[in-house]
Amino acid sequence: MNLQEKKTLRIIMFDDNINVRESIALLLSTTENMQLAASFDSCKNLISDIDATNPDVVIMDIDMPNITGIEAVKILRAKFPQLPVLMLTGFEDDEKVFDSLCAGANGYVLKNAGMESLIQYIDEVHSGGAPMTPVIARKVLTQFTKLQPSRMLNQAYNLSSREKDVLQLLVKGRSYKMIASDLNISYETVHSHIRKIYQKLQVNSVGEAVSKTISGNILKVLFF
Amino acid sequence: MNLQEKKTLRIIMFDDNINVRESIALLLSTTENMQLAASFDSCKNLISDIDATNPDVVIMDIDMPNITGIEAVKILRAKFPQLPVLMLTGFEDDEKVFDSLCAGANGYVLKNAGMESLIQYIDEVHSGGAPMTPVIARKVLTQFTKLQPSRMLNQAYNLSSREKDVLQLLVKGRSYKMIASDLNISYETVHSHIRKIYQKLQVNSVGEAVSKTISGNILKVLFF
DNA sequence: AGCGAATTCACCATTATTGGTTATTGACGT
DNA sequence: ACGTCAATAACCAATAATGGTGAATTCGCT
Repeated sequence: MNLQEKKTLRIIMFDDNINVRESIALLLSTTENMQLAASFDSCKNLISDIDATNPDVVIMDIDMPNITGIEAVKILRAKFPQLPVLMLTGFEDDEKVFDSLCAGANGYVLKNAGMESLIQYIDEVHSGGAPMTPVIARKVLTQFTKLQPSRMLNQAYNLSSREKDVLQLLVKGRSYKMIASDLNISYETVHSHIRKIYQKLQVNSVGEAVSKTISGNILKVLFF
Repeated sequence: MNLQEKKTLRIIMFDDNINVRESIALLLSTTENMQLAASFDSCKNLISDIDATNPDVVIMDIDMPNITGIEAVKILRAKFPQLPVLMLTGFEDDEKVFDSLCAGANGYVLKNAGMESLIQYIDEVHSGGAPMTPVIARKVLTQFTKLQPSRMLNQAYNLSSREKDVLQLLVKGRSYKMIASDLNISYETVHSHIRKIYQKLQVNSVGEAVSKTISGNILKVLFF
């Protein structure tokens, strides 16, 4: 590790557990370049707390009374899109972790993972990373891959290759006319293909077709 | 060998490295309920090899000459949608692992993770799980969360809460009429909202709107 | 040789979507 | 109190999408 002249990171924490707050406070007080700007036992005044302290990183307990950490992340994402949030979770709950990922949290750390590594996670999340303990990563990904079955829907629908071409363009938001010109076929041929596609997918509008296709194609969609 | 409580799992392996093939062969020969039905150093005859051996699980090296493991998974997915594929990767390459996830592989194991655990992974993948070593999980997830920035597009578009309601239904494939009845507002109000949405998103059709929304909302879409 | 499926194209009628304009109401902030 | 804006709603006109039917061509499979 190199000696660095970095700006001191201002950190703010929300956790209803006094012990957690104290142990992290202690940890941060002995850490260079980091400073616990404030800590709170609830997210009641979330926005004003953030406004008042202007932190660089937020540490957020995932499970709190009244406003949960997940709700809090959603609120933060709306107001402060750039502010990194590190989720702290005391138990291994797949769904909650997945939910907070979806809410827009940046990192996920198990409380029992050892507080030493927390410093590193804070650094990572501040520099734009998505740190998480391996156990958490595994859990999120398990949730993620559970969706795999639906991924194969469009094979199951037995679309012909031309029908796939058309559907792909439809999903990209092209009109019949545009598809016709993209594929160098007539408008009526596009119409014909789409009729067939709708029949196979059991839908009857662009919106439904796109929606159904995407749920079977999430992963590919990630690449556009 | 056939009269056991559990059926013996027939396993087929593709790996260009002779040492890997031999060590896995050895491992499986000493494992009850598992049997290496065949192993090959390339995927040249992938389909016919599978047809000939009728395996329960495929172990596939991610990096092979000619046809890569990723290509092979795609081919398998088209022909044998239900056949579990466990990817074996000798190095930590984020993109390749992510690609094979997208291609439809079911599990991901680092070669150096220790061959003992391979047995467990084979079992898991065969019973419908998505096993992966923590390091792999972390890497996939890192790739995954890199996409986060685009997730916030629709905040950037500054949609009102009602507009978001409408857009969400549009994305689900609902028609103007359905949206009107879902939200208990008139058809013309829906029309009004959609006009505004299109203006804000800079699009002019359902397809485009859905497409643009999804690239900014991939994670939420996971829930339909 | 013939069947079926994919791909191509066309015509017709109905319904949906889109864009323009206008207007009322209530909420929020200065 | 005034202006802004979200949410609601309506009317009109043009364009797009949908569904039904039919049909020619090509290609693979039997």
